[in-house]
Amino acid sequence: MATSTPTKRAAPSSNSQRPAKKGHWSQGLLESMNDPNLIVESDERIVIIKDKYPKARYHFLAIPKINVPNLKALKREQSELLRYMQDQCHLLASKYPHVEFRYGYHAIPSMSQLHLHMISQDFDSPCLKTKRHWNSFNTKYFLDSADVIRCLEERGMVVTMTPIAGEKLLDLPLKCHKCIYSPQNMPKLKQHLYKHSNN
DNA sequence: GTTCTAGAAC
DNA sequence: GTTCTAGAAC
Repeated sequence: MATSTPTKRAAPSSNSQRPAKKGHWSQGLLESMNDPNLIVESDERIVIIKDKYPKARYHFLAIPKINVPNLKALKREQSELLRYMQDQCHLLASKYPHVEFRYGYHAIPSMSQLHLHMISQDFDSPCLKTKRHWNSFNTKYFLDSADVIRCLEERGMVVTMTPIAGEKLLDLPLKCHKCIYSPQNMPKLKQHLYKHSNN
């Protein structure tokens, strides 16, 4: 009995040994930084790319070209770099005069290399699927760029939170960012968001 | 970070 | 029975 092969996850094409760290998913930004299809703006200091899985109609990432793994790695003198990233995002936003954006960092990012999110507040996207997605942009897990810069300048380092505290924020009940509605699940939230949209 | 899907929730 | 989410992925 049980000799047939039940439908299971397809085995990886190459097995036994995990890929080298270079190809690990957490290093994906370093590849996206050099992907001409994703690059929107680029100069000697930073690159701005389209998020590969946008969580709103407009979702960009500003990334420094020098290696900065995360917020913790930042030194006081690099607040100027953060300002530059923010300024360049504001400049890009001026191309979309009727679009509302927020600018900020995830407290505990999954991907290596510092990246500033610039995301439109419609949150209208098929890639927005989970409570984690929502809460990562709509709780204190999303650290406002201006606050991060101020912290770095005043305290000489960026104070974030523990991974445990981050997980708690990601697990909070869903709540609309524009009104008091607390939907029971993601499909209801996504349907509700159309009420705040202009078209 | 995403994909996939078992089993919870409805 | 269908919808939805949470957790594994070697």
